[in-house]
Amino acid sequence: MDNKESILDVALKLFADKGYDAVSVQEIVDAAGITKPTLYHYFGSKYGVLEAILDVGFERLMGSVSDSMNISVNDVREQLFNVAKAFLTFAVDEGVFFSFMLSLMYSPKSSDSYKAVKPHLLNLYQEIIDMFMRASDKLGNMNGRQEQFAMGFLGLLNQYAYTYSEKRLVINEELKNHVTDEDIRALIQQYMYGIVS
Amino acid sequence: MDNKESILDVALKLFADKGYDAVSVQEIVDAAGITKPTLYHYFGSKYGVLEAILDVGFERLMGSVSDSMNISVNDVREQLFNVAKAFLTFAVDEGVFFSFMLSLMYSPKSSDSYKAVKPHLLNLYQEIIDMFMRASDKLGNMNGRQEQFAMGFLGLLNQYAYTYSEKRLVINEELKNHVTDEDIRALIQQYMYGIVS
DNA sequence: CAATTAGTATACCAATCGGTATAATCATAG
DNA sequence: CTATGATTATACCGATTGGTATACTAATTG
Repeated sequence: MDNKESILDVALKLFADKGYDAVSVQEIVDAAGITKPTLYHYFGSKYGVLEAILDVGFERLMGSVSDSMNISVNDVREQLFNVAKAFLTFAVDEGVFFSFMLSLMYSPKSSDSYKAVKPHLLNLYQEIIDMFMRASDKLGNMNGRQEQFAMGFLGLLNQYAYTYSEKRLVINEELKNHVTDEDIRALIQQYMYGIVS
Repeated sequence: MDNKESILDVALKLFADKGYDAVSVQEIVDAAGITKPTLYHYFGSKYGVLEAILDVGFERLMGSVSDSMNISVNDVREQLFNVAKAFLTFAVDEGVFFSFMLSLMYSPKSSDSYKAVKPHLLNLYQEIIDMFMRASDKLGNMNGRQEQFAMGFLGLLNQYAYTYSEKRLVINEELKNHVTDEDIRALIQQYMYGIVS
C-alpha cells in the first residue's frame, strides 16, 4: 500500500470514528506515517481527501448494486432480494465506509461533508427509484408512489445494516460475514407484506 | 426571550445547519448579540450548550410520545397511529430540532455530539420497545423480535419525516402544518401489511 | 552521466479555536 | 444610601487549525 492509498485508508477510519470536522490534517498524516506536504501534494486539501474517499467507496457500492439489478429475475421479490443482498453484503464488507456514508446521509445540509456526499446520494436514490419504475407493471398500480417505496426500501436497508452493525460490535465479532439469505428474505417479506404475516 | 433562551435558540439553528463541530462559540454569541463570557456564565462550555439543547428538546419529544401511549385504544393499529402522529407532529412543529436530532442519531460514535445524544436516544428506543412488549398479546408471537420491530418502526417514522421535510423545503412551504391523518394511516398500513396490499 | 520530475522533510504562516482573568455595570435588598 | 450578587464587556491566553515556502532526496528518463 503506497502513501496515497494509506492516506485514504487512515483518513476514512478517522472520519468514520470522529467525524470529518473533528479530524485534523495533522492527525491523518501522523496516523499514516507521513507529513503534511505529502497529503497536500496528492489531494490539495482536506476536502480533497474526503472527495477521494467518497469517489472510491461509491464507485464500489454503485457497481455492486448495478450488477445486482442486471441479473435476470422472475418476479419483484427476487429483484428486491438481489439488490438487498448486494447492498447488505457491501455494508458488511466495507463496514467502515458504510457507517461513514450513513453519517453523511443525515449530516447537516450546509456542512462540507454533506456537500461532498450529495451528488453520490442522488445517484444512489435515482438507481433505486428507476428499479421501482421498471417494476411498475409487475408491482401493480403504485399511484406514483415509486419514490416513496424506493426511499422506504432504502430506509429499511439502512436501518437493518445499522442495527446489525451495532449488534455485531456489541455481541460477537465472529458474526461478521454472516448476513444470511434467510435474513434478507425475512427483510423483503417484511417490506412487501408487513410485520403481520 | 432572555439571553439564556436566545443562546439556545440561535445555537440550535446553527448546529442543525452546519453541524456541532463546524460552529464556533464566537459565531453563536455574535448571532445571539452577546459576548463569550455570557455564554460561559450560563453553560460552562460549548458542550454544555449542546447538552442544554438536547435536554429541552428531548423532554418535549418524550413527553409527547409518552402521552400518546397513554391514550386507551382498541387495537395495535390505533396504538401505532397515535404514536406515529405524536412523533410526526413533533417533527413538523420542531423541525429544526428534529433534523438536528436525526443528524446526531447517525453521527460517528466517538464524536462529542454522539456522546451527548446517546442517553436520550436509548430512552427513546426503550420507550418504543416497551410499547411492542406490551402489545405482545395482541400482535401475536413476535418470537423475540420486538426490538427489531421497534427499530423498524422508528426507522420508518424517521425516514418519512426526513423525506417529508426535504419535500417541504423543495416544493412548498405552505404544506408545513399538514401531515394528515390519512398520511399516517397509510404509513401504518405499509408498516403492518407491507407495500403489497 | 546529466537532467528532469515526483515525492518528502523541516519549518513556518496567519487565523481561529475554546476558554478565561479582570473589572465594570446592573438591579435588587437591607 | 449602601452593599451584594448576578451579568456583562474588554481584552487576552496558549493551543491548534488548514495550508505553504523552501529545499532536499529518490527515481525516472534522455
